[in-house]
Amino acid sequence: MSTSTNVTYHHGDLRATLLATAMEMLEEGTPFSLRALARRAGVSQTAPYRHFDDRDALEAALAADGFVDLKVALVGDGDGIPATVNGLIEFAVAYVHFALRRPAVFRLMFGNECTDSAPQVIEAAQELRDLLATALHNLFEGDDLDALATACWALVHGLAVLHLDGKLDASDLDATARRVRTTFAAVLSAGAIRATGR
Amino acid sequence: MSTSTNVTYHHGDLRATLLATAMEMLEEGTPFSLRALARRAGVSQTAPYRHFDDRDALEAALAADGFVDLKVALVGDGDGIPATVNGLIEFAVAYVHFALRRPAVFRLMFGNECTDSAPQVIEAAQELRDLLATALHNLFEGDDLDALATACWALVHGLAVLHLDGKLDASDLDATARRVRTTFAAVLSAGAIRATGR
DNA sequence: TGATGTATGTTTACGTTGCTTACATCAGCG
DNA sequence: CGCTGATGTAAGCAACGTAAACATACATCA
Repeated sequence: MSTSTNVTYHHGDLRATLLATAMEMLEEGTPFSLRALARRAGVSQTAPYRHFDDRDALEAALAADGFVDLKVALVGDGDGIPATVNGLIEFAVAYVHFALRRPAVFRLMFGNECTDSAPQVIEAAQELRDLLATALHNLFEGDDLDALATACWALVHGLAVLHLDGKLDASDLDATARRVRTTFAAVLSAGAIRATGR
Repeated sequence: MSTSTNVTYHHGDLRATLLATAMEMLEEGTPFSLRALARRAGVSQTAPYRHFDDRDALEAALAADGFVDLKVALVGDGDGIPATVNGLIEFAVAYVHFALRRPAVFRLMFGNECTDSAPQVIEAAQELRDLLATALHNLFEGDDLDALATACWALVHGLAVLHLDGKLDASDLDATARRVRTTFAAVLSAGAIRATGR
C-alpha cells in the first residue's frame, strides 16, 4: 500500500469489465461505440485496444458470451433437452423470447457475416444446431432427421428474425409466444399438412 | 444551346441515378456510405440530401426497390404463383438464392428494424406474406393455413438468413439449393414427421 | 423581355467514429 | 536502485453523417 487510493493505474480486470459494460449498453439499447464504452468504463478511449484487436474482436467476444447465455436460456444449467413435442415448442418460444429480450446481442450473434476470424462464434452456432439435432433424435424417428433439425432451426430462427425486424408484430410478448406455438404446431402436427394439388 | 457543354449544373434525374448507383455499390459489395455514393455519382457530398431526408430514407427506398426485385425473382412478370408442391419449393430456392446473390440489399430489406418512417417497407413485406398465403391456399386445405403461411415464410427466411450469415455453409449455390429442397421436403412431406415421444 | 420564386446542387463546417502512433506509468526481478 | 515488459494515456488521422449558408438553373408571369 504505497498509496492510500485503491484505484490503481492498472485496472485489474479491464477485459471483463469491458465485456460486462458493453453487454449492459447493448441491452439498454445505447448506441454502441468503443468510445462510449470506454467512457462508461472510466478508461481512456484506447484502453480497450489493449484487450481487443479491434471492434470486430470485441463483438466476437460479446457474441460468444451471447451464445452461452442463449444456451442457458434454452436448456438451463442442466441438460434441459426437451423430451416432448411440447417441450420442443417451448424451446422455440424461449429462443424467440431471447431474441426479443436481447435484440442487440442477438443481432451480434447472428447478424454478422461471421468470418473465420471468429471461429468461436461458428462453433457456438454449430453447438446450437447439434443441440436441436439431439433433441429431435430423442423425439422423432426417420431418415431425414438432420434435415428436420435444419428445418426446425431455420423455422425458429426465421420466426425470431422476422419478429425482431418488425416483419411480424412483436409488440406483445404473450401474443408472440402464442404465434410461435401455433406456427410450430401447424408444422409439427402431420395431420395439418395435406396436399390438395399434385 | 447557350453553352456547348451538355453537363448542366443541374443533374436532371439525380434521385434515380443515386438509387441505381447505390444499388450497384450494394451489389458489388462496396462499403456503402453517402459520401462514396455521391462521389461515384459525380456530385457533391450533400447533394443526396435534396432527395432523401437522411441515410435511413435512402435505405428505405433501396429496400422498397429490393422488395420489387424479390417479387419479380419469385413470381416473374406474370403471376407465377406456384401451383404444385415442387413449385412451392422452387419458390423457396429462389428466395434463398436472391438473398445470397444480393446480400446487402437483402439485409437492407430485412435487417433494419423497420420503423414507421418506412411504411412502404412494411407494406412490401406484408405483400410477400400474402403471396405465400395465396399460394398455400391454392395448394393445401386445413384450418391453420395462415399459421402454415407464417411457418413457410419463417422457414424459408430462416434458411436464407442462416446461409447469409454463415451459420449454414453457402459456398456452393447448388448445394444450397439442394439443402433448401431437402429441408422443405422434410417438413412438407407429412410422412416424414412421426412423433415417438408423447 | 425581364423580374422573381422554387427546386436543386455546392461549399464549408461541426461533431463523432474506428484506429494508429508516441509516450507515461506500473509491477516484478536483477 | 534500475531495467523490462505489460498496460494505461494523450494526441491525432481520415472518414462518416449531417446541417447551414450560398449559388445556379428553370418556370412563371408581368
